[in-house]
Amino acid sequence: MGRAPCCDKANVKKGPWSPEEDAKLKSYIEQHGTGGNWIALPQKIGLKRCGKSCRLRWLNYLRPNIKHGGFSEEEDRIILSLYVSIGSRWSIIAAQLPGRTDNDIKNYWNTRLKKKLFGKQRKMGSQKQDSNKKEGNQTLVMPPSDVSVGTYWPEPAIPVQHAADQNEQMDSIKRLLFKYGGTNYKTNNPLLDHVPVPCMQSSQIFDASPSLISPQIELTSLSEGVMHGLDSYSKEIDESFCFNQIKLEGLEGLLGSNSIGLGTSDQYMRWGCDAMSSTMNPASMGIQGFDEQFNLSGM
DNA sequence: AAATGGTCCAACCGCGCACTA
DNA sequence: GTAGTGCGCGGTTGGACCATT
Repeated sequence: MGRAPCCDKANVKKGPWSPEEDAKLKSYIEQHGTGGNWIALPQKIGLKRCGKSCRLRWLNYLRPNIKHGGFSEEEDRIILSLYVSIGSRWSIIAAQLPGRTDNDIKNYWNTRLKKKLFGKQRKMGSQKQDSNKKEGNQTLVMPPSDVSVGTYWPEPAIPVQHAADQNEQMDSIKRLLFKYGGTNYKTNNPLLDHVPVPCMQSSQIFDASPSLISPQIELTSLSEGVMHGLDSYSKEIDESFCFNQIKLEGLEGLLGSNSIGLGTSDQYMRWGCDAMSSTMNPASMGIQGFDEQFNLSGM
């Protein structure tokens, strides 16, 4: 026995929305609201669409003040900072960008931002190399001629962290996840089980506090360290930034010697948290260094 | 001009969570 | 306590469009 379908698949229209359908949906919601029930909405309006499809259409395109395309550098930075910190939590990232939808940001990241940022840093010998050279104003860092395929360059930059900075950064991560992660933020970030964050209901989390991302956030060589130190760098950046044990392997070079402990779970957790604090905190990423590292200003 | 390959994005799908009876 | 239901999310896909050969 499987899950009951949300609608009668045989009697719903799929594919692109027509202007008439858009008009119907928009007009109805503007007058009556969603009524708290998306599943019932299409029947009320007389649309042969799945309720989920209606919801998606409204949220992504018909809702007032939606922006499409034309991402600014500031928006790029926010997306990057949050992605580094929390991963592919697009809805959370979208919440920091007024007028942007999670779908929009997700598409932007997958199709453009990721390539722009990491195309230039792929290891030598990859097929992407040629196409990366076409990426206009990106600066390619060429390795020494004797670097073998599979070797990364330049040498990993090891961020120097002071204890106070680490505490500050850890607090920042906690605040971020606490505010946006909800009760299930740990699902995607097993390392964070170790982080003592109080449990709250979602309704409490989305308070009226200002944007998480300050234009004045400070930068270190965090992103550089993460980028160059990753063992699995030939894979997509998603894997590089994910927070599970396997994917974190290879980051050792980024951390102080006393932070590395992959032998036991305790050590591992400590290692993971240190890794988080020293390399994955948006608050530790400054605009200037970030720009230099990723050549964002020329994007 | 046609064929081919790559890019982009709107939309769909399936799953997990929250809520409710 | 639990089964049913709707919502929201992230991942994936299909196809239109564009660039290159």
